[in-house]
Amino acid sequence: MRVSELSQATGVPVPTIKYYLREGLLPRGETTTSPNQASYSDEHVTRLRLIRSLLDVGGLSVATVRDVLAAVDDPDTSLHDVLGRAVGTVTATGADADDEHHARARTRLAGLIDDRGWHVSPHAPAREAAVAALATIYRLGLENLDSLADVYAGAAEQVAEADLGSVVQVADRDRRVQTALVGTVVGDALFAALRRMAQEHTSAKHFPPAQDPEQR
Amino acid sequence: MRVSELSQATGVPVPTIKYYLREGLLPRGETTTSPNQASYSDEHVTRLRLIRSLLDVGGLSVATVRDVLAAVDDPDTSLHDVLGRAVGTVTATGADADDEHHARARTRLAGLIDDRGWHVSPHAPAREAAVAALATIYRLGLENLDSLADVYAGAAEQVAEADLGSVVQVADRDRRVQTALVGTVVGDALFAALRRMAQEHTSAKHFPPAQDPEQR
DNA sequence: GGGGAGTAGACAGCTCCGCTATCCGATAGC
DNA sequence: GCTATCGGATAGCGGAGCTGTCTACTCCCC
Repeated sequence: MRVSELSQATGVPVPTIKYYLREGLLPRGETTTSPNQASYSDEHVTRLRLIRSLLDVGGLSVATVRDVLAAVDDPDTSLHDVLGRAVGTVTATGADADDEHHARARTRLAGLIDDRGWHVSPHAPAREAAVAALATIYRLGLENLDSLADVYAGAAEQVAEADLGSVVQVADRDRRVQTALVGTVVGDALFAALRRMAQEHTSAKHFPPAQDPEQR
Repeated sequence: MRVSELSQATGVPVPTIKYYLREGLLPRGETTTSPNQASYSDEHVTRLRLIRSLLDVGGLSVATVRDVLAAVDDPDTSLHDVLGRAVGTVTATGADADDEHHARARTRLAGLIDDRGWHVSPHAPAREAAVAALATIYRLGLENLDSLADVYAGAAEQVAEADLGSVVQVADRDRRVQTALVGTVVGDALFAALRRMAQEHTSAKHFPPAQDPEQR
């Protein structure tokens, strides 16, 4: 399969494919016969689709996708590390992370993790992300959102159990990692959308719309 | 309060504040005495902090923040519409949304909503977002992730109930809208982080780490 | 075996986004 | 008056994510 066929099979323009090759998201095709005649396999098609999913639906950056996929390709990398890199995008604020609100958020999260009996690495990037979110709530003075964290944690636990259940079904290592990756990244988007719909439903249930005014 | 004090109170550089004024994220200060001597109030401080939260933690674009805040300021806009605009960021793919996978995803989502008894507007942007996420799963052939949607929907329902509970506590209209907005946008980030931690915990529970090899 | 289409690879350029820097005339406070 | 600062406008900058162009080569069809 040549690059134009790869393009046609995935809908990704040829120059973009070349760009991904350059950036190391997509491995080079096998250049068997001559140095300017590479051939691509079905794995390239799969990989390219995965890349577009992570970029478009998952909202990851090209650099993050590169790192995540490098981790996927390395058989020594644990599944947990792969996901850690995937979440690294949103995090990495780093700056001014040392005011009173952060301190409070850190304490709150530690208590929450303790209550739940969770075992979470102290260096997990998700910790910083959660602290940043909580600190934002405190900084804006929205105290009554604080209690939501407990509900979220319970729901997150259910979701995570289901996630793991789906992942362990998969025997093949590469496919399992891919399942976990997509489940996590695309799952975020799916859950957020479902949450929005559930909010609309719940809101309508408690405040019955008179006759759906269709105002805007 | 002049612009330099506003800057000092929020940590946002003066040129950036001017940029937000230009873009209409932040209302102009009152220009009482002379045309080049505006004064800013505490509301500007609050607003500016909100803007930074939506940009940094929520990951919204400047244009989206502008639209969302315009909706917040318009007393005729329903809370539901404000949130609809907030989610509009991730959505808006629009292109090539008509293959077999999308059709299947649409059917699946309709069934899920029906099973749950949800009442969701047919034009809700969250619908398209959810369809896009499901279609991605199908396109990648990760069939065993399909069943997760039901678990997610259940968890989303719990989260949404709690969200609404927090929002209805707030009496003041403006503050209530702001609570809902931040709760939704920052809540997405918080939930995602908690989910990641719960995944780590669940994974460790089912596959006890030998002695925490600390490999990478 | 000649010719046109296609290819790998390199490199420059383009558009958009989120700021940032500079300038201007006016004003505030001393 | 004098200087620092202000509001407002305009231009520029740096990174991200492609896109376009060029060159040397090779494939396939005639």
